[in-house]
Amino acid sequence: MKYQRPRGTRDILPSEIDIWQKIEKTCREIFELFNYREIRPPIFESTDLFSRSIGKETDIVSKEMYTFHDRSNRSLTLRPEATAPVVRAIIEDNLLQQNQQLKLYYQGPMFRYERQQAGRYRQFHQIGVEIFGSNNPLVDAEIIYMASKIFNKLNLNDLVININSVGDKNCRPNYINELKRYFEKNQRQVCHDCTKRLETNPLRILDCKNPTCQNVVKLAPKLKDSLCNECKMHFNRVISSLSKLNVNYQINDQLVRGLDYYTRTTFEVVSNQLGAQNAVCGGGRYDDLVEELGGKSTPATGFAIGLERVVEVMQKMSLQRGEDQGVKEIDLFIAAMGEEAQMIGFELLTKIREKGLTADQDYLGKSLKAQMKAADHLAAKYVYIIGEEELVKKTAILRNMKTAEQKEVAFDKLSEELHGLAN
RNA sequence: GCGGCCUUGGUGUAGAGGUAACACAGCAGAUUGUGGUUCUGUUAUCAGGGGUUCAAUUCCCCUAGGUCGCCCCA
Repeated sequence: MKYQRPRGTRDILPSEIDIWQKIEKTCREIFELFNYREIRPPIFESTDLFSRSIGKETDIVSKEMYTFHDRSNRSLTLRPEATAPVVRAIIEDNLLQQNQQLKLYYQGPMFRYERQQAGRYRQFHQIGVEIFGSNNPLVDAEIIYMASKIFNKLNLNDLVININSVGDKNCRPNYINELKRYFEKNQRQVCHDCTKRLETNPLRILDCKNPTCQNVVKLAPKLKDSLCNECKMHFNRVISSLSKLNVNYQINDQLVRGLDYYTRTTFEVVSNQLGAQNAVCGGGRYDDLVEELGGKSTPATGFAIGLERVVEVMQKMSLQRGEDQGVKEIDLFIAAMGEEAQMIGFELLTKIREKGLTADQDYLGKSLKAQMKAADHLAAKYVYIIGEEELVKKTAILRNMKTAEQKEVAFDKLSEELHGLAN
């Protein structure tokens, strides 16, 4: 094969597009209910934007970015996530007025240069929200509630919401120091990766999957014990609000996310239907990012849903329920024999479509038998058969494909007749 | 960036060191103007390159791709 899709990319095929559109539609509907408006930043941005916001030492920035130079030698990067572009946009386009809250959502492809595996692609799609301007814990609760609402509406009920607080710029540095001291004492017992993490991102040691590291982590100082009072209060308000809304969640004090900009609340929705890459949604609060990128100090929070993974869970669920992916049925198929008949069919089709009925015909010049077969595969409700005799009479045969009844219907009566039958 | 497994027609699968089997789909016909059943015919040189061999698609190596993990993340 001469051309292949680039590694880590996928073609989303017509056979699976229904499920994609259903998810997208559900998300949009719910976002609009909560008064979020869509924003569409570009697919690539200046490289600095990502390295400043996500963090130079993170995996995303240090080894996963699609970075290139354009013809004027600007360093650009295909967005690995959309929060930084959205923040850039609200600053640049002045969307944030004083003392206002701003609610946005976005949707589209993201790019990370990673080795592909189940649920992980180099081009993948996210749909997400960001809300700016408020540090109220109710905001955190609102977006988490909104995420759970989306998954409920999609009938995905075996998901678990993990939630944690990673502190803020006041209390987190103290904790990190404490953690560093602890792990330096126990360095020999942690894995190679964790020794490196001690320098780059000590928090990540907390959710290392290596069992020996886990043993060391068990006795490590707890993040929640070193949160400052404000952070503690904030977190408690978030979870009590969620409880009030009957959202099921699990506090996971080892949940640390890989992007540097998170403060206080972080959360992740995971599915047990997936392989190692089991997070279908992740997000949290990022109160310092807007200022860091040059805007006024503005608290913010948001999440992103990974569409490929949601699609995968939904496909698995519908298989388990024994649903078939279903052919889309059409109202009418015109089987025409000969060029002249085909032309008549062509004209009739436009009238029928104007009535809002789905209709099609064969352009390959197949035999009648083959056209009937095609109609059958398209699950056509009716077939209108136009041959040479019919051309003279200006009347052709309308066949009901379910009952096999057929009757003569004049060309100029066809759309009325069908319209009547459809209702 | 690291590791395991895999790569045969449109799809899903067999197979053996000596030049490929089955199912489904597709197309054509049996039924020269009618579908969903049945029957018949037809559709590949086994990812690409190199090596071993009288001979490889089957053995070895490399490359590409797939897949599942590690890391990390949606």
